[in-house]
Amino acid sequence: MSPTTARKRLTREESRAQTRERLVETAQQLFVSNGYGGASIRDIADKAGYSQGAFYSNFSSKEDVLLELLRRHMEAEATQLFSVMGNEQQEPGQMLAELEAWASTLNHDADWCMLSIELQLHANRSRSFAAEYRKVWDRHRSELGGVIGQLFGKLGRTPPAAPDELAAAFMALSHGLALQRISTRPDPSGRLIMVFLRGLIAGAEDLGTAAAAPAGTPARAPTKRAPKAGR
Amino acid sequence: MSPTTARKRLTREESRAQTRERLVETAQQLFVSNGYGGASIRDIADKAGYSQGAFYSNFSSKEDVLLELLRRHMEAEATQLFSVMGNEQQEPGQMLAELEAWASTLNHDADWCMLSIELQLHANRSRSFAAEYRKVWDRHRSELGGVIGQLFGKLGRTPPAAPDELAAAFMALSHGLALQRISTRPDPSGRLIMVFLRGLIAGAEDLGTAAAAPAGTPARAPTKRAPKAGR
Amino acid sequence: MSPTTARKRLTREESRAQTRERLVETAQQLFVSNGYGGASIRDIADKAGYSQGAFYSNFSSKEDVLLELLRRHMEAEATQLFSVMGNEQQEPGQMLAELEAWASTLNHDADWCMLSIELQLHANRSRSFAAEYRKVWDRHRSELGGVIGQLFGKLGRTPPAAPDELAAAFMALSHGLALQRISTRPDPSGRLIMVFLRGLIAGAEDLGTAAAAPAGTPARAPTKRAPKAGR
Amino acid sequence: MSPTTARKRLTREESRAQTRERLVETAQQLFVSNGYGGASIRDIADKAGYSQGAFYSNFSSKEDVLLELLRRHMEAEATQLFSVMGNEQQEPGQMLAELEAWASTLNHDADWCMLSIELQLHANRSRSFAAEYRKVWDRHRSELGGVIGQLFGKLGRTPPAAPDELAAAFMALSHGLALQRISTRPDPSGRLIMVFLRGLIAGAEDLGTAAAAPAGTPARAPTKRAPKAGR
DNA sequence: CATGAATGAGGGTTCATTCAT
DNA sequence: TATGAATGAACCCTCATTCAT
Repeated sequence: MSPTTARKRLTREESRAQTRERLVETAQQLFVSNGYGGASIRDIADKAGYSQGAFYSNFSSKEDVLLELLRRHMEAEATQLFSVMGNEQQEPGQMLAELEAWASTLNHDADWCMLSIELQLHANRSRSFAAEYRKVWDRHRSELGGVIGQLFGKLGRTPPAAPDELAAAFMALSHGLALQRISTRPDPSGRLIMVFLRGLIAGAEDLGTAAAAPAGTPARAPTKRAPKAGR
Repeated sequence: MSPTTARKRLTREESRAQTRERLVETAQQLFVSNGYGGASIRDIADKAGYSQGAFYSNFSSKEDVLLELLRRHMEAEATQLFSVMGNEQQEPGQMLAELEAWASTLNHDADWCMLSIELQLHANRSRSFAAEYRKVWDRHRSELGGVIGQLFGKLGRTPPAAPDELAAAFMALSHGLALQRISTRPDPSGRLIMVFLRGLIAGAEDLGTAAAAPAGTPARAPTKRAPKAGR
Repeated sequence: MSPTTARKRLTREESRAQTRERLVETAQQLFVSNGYGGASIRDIADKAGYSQGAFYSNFSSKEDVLLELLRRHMEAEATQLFSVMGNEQQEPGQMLAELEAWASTLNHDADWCMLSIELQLHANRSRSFAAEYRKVWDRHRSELGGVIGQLFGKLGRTPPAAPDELAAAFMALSHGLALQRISTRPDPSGRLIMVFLRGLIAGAEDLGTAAAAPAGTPARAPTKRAPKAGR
Repeated sequence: MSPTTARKRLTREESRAQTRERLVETAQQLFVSNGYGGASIRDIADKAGYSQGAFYSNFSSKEDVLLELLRRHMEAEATQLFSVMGNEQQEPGQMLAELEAWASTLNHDADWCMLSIELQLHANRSRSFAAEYRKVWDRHRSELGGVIGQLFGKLGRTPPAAPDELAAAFMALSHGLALQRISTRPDPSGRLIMVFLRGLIAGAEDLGTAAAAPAGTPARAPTKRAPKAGR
C-alpha cells in the first residue's frame, strides 16, 4: 500500500478486520461450547488474544457479536441453498441428490448446528434480537419451503403439509439432532411428527416384496415410485 | 390431605416435602423461561417464597435441582409412553392413533419441551450431569424405538432406518419444533432427514389422483387413507 | 439472648446493624472526600472492612446508601433546629444566641457541609433521588424560615425578603462556604445578595461613631452591638 | 474573519484553534451537566464532532481542559468586575447600582455558576489543580473585597467583617444558590452567617414605621434606615 | 429445617489514555 | 494534526455458595 514499502504490516482497516474476525470466531466457539450466557466477554477476548476493551471497540455489546454471527450464518445458509434452488430446470432426481448432498454437509459441522440453537434460544429471550432473528428465519424457511415445493411439484405429488411447514420441520429436525451430540430426550411435536411418520410408513418397502400389504398399508407401492424419483 | 386426619398441621416430613416441591416447581419455571444459566438460586428461592438457605437445605447445588427435574421428567415420559407400548396385542391402527394422541400432548406443553432442551444443553456441558442424563435418554430412546419397531413390524414393513435412530429423530424433531415457538433457523442433519423426506414423498398422493388438496392444508386426507391403512 | 451464655457475640440483627453502620459511615467519608461519583463501592466496602457483596446485602445500590445518608442528614438537622425553634416564648436575644450557637456548630464539621453539597449535586443529576431530596429540603427550608420569621416578628421588624427565601439564602451561604475549604470563586446570585448587602450596610456602624475599627479587621466587637440589636 | 482575506480556508493555526475552541465549549457543557467526573473524554470529543485523539492533540489530559476553563473563567470574571471597580470616583449609590447589575447577571447563567462549583470541587480533590485554582480565587476575592471596602468607605461605615471575608461570603452565597437550581439543603457556616443575619435585622424597617413595604421587595432605601438602626 | 448476612469470583461495560497510522 | 483501535484498570452489580444463628 505505502509507496515506499511494498509489503507493509497491515493497513489499519485490515488490522481492525483481523481483530474483529478473530473475536467473532472465538465468540462462536465459546457460544457453541458454553452457550451464549455461559461465554463471558472476558473469555472471548482472552482466548482471541485481545483485551476486553478491544472487544468493545469492535462490538457494542455481547449481543452485538451474536448479531454478527447471525448475519454470517444467514449468508452462509443462503449460499448453501442457492446451489439447490438455483436451477429451476433441474430434474427431480438431481434436486434430490443435491438436497441430500446439502443435508449431509450439516452432518459434519456440529458447531454450526449448535450455533443455530444458541441463536434461537437467545431470540426466545431477547426482544430486540428476536426481531433480527425473525427476518433471517423467515427468509430461510421460505427459501427452503420453495425448494421443497418445487420438488413435490416436479414429482407430481401433493406435499403432505404446506412447504413452509415442512421446511420448518426439517430445520427443527436438524436442530434437535444437533442437540443430541452428547445426550438427549424426546418430546415430539404433534401433527407434523405424525405427518412424517405416515410418510415414512408409506415409503417403507414391503417385507415380502410388495406382497400382502397387510391390513393397513397406505397402499401406495413406494418401490415403484422410487425409480421415478431417480434414486 | 392425609386420608386419616382431615385438617392437620403438616408433619415435619410433609413440610419439608412441600418446600422441596415448591422449589422444584419454581426452578422448572425459571429454567424454562430464563434457561438454566439464566435462572439464579436467589430468584428460585424468592419466587418460591423461601430463603436461599432453604434451597440448600433441600438441594446440594444448582445442578442438583436439575437432576431432580431430570428424574421427574423421565418418570413422566415413561408413563406417557407406557400407554402406547403397554399392550403388545394392539392393532397397528390403534397404535398409530395412540401415538398421535401422545404426540399431540407435546404440542400443548411448550414448557415441557423447553425443559427437555435445557436438560440436554446442560448434559452437553456438565460431565457428571451427562452421565445421569445418558441413562434416561437411552432408556427413553429404546422404549420409543421399541414402539416404532413394533409398529413397522405389524404393518409388515421394513423401517427405513434402525428403530432407535427413528426414535432419536422424532425426539429431535420435537425438540427442534419447541425451539421454534418464537424464532428459528435450520441446518438439517443429513441422512435421517433424507430418509424422512423420501418417506414423505412416497407417502404423498399423486396430483392426478387427489388433485385439489391445497398445499397449505395441514393434515389432509389421512382420514381417507386411514381406513385403507386399516387403522 | 441465649439462655446459657449471658454475653454472646452479637445478635444477628445487631451484627447486621453494625455492618450497615460501618458501611454508611465509610460511604459518607468517601463521598465527602472523593465525591459521590468518585467514591467506588469497592473502596467503601474495602475501607469498611467488608466485601462488595456485603455492601449489596445492605443496600440495593450506590444511590441507596446516599438515600440513607440523606435520611440521617435530615434527622440530624431537624434535631439541631428543634432546640432553636422549640420554645416559642423565647426572647429575641435568646433566639439569636441559640441561632448563633447552632450556626457555629456548622463551622466545625466541614464533612457535614460537603455531604450536603454532594446530596444536592446528586439530586441535580438523578431524577429519583431528586424527588426524595426535595422533601427533605422543603421541610428544612420551611423550618428554618419559620425561625427567621419568628425572630423578625419578635424584633418588630419586616424581613427584607420572604423568610423562606432568607432561609434558602442562609443554606446557600453555608454550602458555598463549605466549598471554600480549599479554594473558590464567586458569582453572586442577584437580588438576594443585594438584600444581604444592603442589610450589612444598614447594620454597619458609622465611622464617626465607633471611629477606630479599622476597615480590615475581621469580625470584632459584635458583642457590643448585640445588645443594641435587641438580643 | 481575517481583515485582509474575506473568505479563506482556515489556516492550519485557525483550524487548530477552532478544534480547541469547540472542545473547550463542549467540555464546559458536559462538566456542567454531568460533573467533571461524569463527563467522559469520549463524550466530549464525540459531541464536539472530533475523535478522542483530537482531544489529546489539544489537551494533555482531562484535567488540562478544566484548567483552560479555569483560565477563561477567571478572565471573564475579572472583566465583569472591572466595570464596577474601574472608576474610583464613583458615588456610593452608583456603585451599589452597578454591583446590583453585576449580581443580577449571575442570576441568568446557571451554567456559569455550576462551572464555578465544578472547578472548586476539583480543586478540593486535585493537588495540582488546587494550586492553579488558588491563584485565581485569591485574585478574584481580593478584587471583590476591594470593591466592598471602597463601598463601605464611601458610605462612611465600618464593614462588619474584613472585606475579603465579605467577598468570600458573597461568592459562597452565589455558589450555594446556584446549587439550588434543582434542590438543596443547608448547613450554615457560623460566624459569617450571623454577621449577615445581624445586618439584615439592623437593616429591616420597623413594622410600625414603614409598615407597608412588602416583604419580598428588594431595594428599599437602605441608607435611610441605617441611622434608625442606630449603628 | 430454615434463615439471610457475608463471601469472593466473576459478570458486562466504561474509562482515561496510548500510539501506530 | 487528527484518527480510532487497543489497552488495562476500574466501574457497578449478580452469582453460587457458606455458615453462624
